[in-house]
Amino acid sequence: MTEKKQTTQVGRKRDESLDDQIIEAAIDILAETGFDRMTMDMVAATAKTGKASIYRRWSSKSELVKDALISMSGRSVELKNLPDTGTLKGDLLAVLKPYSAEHQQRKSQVIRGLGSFFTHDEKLAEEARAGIFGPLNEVNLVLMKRAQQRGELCQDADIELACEIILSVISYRTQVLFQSFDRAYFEQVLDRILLPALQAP
Amino acid sequence: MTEKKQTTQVGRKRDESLDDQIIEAAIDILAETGFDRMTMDMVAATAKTGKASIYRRWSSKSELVKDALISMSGRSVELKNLPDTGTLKGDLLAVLKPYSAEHQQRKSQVIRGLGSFFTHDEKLAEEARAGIFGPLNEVNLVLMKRAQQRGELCQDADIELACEIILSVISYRTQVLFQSFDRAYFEQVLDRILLPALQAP
DNA sequence: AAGTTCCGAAACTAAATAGTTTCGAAACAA
DNA sequence: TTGTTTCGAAACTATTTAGTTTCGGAACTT
Repeated sequence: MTEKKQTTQVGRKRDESLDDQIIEAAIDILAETGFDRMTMDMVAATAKTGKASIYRRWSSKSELVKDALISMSGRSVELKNLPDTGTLKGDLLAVLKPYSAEHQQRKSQVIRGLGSFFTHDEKLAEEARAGIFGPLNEVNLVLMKRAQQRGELCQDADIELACEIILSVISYRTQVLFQSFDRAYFEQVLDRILLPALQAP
Repeated sequence: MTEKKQTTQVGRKRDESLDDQIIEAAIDILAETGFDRMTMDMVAATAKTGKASIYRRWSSKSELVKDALISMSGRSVELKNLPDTGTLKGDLLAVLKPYSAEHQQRKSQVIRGLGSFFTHDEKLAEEARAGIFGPLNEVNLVLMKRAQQRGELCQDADIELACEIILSVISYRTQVLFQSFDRAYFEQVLDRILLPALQAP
């Protein structure tokens, strides 16, 4: 990673597009079968390659999954071009909106099937967690701060905690209750709990 | 289960206390190593018995773990003798209080290490989930309804959702962030988010 | 005493799969 | 052309462990 190939390498060049094919395959398998039942043979078959080519790129199943999760999550949130609907609720909902229902569904499926991944390697798990929830949390924080500045929220509202609660309910719905985190539920959380709390005197 | 031994059985009697020893051992192993790394040999060794005696009682590792989880969780909450401190916050905190810090810590450890258990068998997972969170949710609901009736909360407060959020933050803190769900954090959630929301006009 | 069931220890079976190695073919540089 | 690296496929190694079976002995009923 740190050292670029300074001496032009001899031999056949590595097919960079294969990286994406493997990542894509890994996400598909994760969504369909979950982490525990995902085998490297499945990934290789889906990516139409061999296991050797996977292990040439990633040192272990966990490393591959970590990168797959980060790749998947990075696509979901744009830190540029934040929505600006005029209301915090509108902004928060708009963050989820532009991504297709299938995409959201697939992402939920993947997170739900993560199973033991989080307990395999604490360091990897932390990186993955940051990759999955980090960008979304970042965006939510920015949106809330903006709302606070324009007076929509109380000045001393605990917006960090509110953001953590959003991640909590997403995680609980998808990983524990095995229910989808859909717009209706998010609206309920906002209308009945978070917004009243953040606007309270 | 449904049929009691009507004809007095001949032969050596099954040692009922061994059931508890095995459950206890399973909880210990779960707390120390998590579900994935827990082996039946470990459980047998810790319970000072043999695997045969375990499989005579439970048909699989998952069934044993399910019962262990339910047993562990059932001990934490008393549906009788609910606290009555006069305030909802006091009541909610009091539910967690009487159990020793080590007990709470151990319980958090177990839940944190559950890993792939939830994805092994959907039906078992649902039973376990209900066993773990059900009693606590029940108690929280009762406490909130009581508070609502005495006018401490708004009449149309969404207390079911509030209870679900409590479970969400417990789950997220312990399973995803790997942080303890301690009194200070719970107080923050109550003071800054839940209570203001439930008391809002 | 006889027959039955449980006990715990140990050996065993069976299956799954992460990770490695091998191989012939293809791509590329010099 | 020569040497190097990647490619995909397949065989292979090594490990782990859930679940079964066996066995000598103890506890219990009749």
